[in-house]
Amino acid sequence: MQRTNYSEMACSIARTLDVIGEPWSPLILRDVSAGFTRFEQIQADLGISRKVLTERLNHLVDHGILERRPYDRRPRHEYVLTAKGTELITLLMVMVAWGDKWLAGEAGPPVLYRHHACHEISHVEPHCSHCGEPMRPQDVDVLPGPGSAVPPGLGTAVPAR
Amino acid sequence: MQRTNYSEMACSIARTLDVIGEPWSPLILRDVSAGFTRFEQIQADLGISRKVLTERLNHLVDHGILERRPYDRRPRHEYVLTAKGTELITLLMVMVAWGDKWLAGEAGPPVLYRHHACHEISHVEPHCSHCGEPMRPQDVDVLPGPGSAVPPGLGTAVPAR
DNA sequence: CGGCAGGGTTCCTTCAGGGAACTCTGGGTG
DNA sequence: CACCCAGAGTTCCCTGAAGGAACCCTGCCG
Repeated sequence: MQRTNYSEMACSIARTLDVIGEPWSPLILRDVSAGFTRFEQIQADLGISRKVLTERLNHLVDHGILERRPYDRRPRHEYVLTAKGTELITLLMVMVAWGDKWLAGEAGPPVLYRHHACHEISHVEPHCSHCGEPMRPQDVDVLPGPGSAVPPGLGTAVPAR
Repeated sequence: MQRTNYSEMACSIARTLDVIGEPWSPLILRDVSAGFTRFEQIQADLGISRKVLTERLNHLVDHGILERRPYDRRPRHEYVLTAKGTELITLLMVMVAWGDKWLAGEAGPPVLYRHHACHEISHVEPHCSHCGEPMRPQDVDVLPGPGSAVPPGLGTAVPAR
């Protein structure tokens, strides 16, 4: 695809996409977090080409999202989420919440989450890490941060995120 | 790319990826939400090919994420987020939180969010829509839902999400 | 009426994804 | 010991999507 690589952009969205933005990567993470941890399992479940699966798994291991772990004396491994990878699953849960709301249609959500704390079926909602109140896009001001590419004193609104 | 289209999967992650999973789409949404609402602005900011930008914008309009709105009697439009699209920005905010934590490095986050409710610089955190407590991946059980592809009575854990 | 700017379209080239066949490793079976 | 097998890749060819540059179309403006 000769795809542009986003990693040079001063933008956390672009950087995150560099890690999991390639086709299939989020679905691979979904499978691993659902307990499909081996090459053959993931390949059969997704119907992805073996070549691409190899590439994606290596990429995710290189970026510290997955860990390759042998489970036999033969060259057999399974892939497990690291702490960094587990936190990415949150992103998938947000995608689920949005997809359930806007795309599920008549049939309803394909899966449900039951929250351990309250034992209720629910979904994730973004809250403020400081005060705990809801924090939607319209609830925030966006300001340039220390890692912004804009030299201090120049510019106002920045597209970087 | 002859990319497999995910929309047939009974999975809200796959369906969401069908809408914004293509390369550049999240960055286009970022730009629109940051106030870069016109073709030329987005094209200049991202350095994306005009052809691909046209395709992506049409796709996002078709899926009800963006609305094309004329701003002149000449054929000039700008793109604005719909309600459906605005809720997707939440996804970007979660990507920012993850990218800031794991990828920003020495320089620190490129942008900061100030929450209107508490006026503090903070970031989003997933909470339970029911009880309001934190809801991380390890805080939930995943159960098949009504839209699951698995017929009732069969199967246990489902990879669908 | 010629220029111009926004917003696309067209065309060509290159490289990534799909898919199938092949390989490599080391245990199990007769 | 020879053969088979399963998991996990690797190789190869084909197609189609991304990059990039050039071209086009519309309607205001001097």
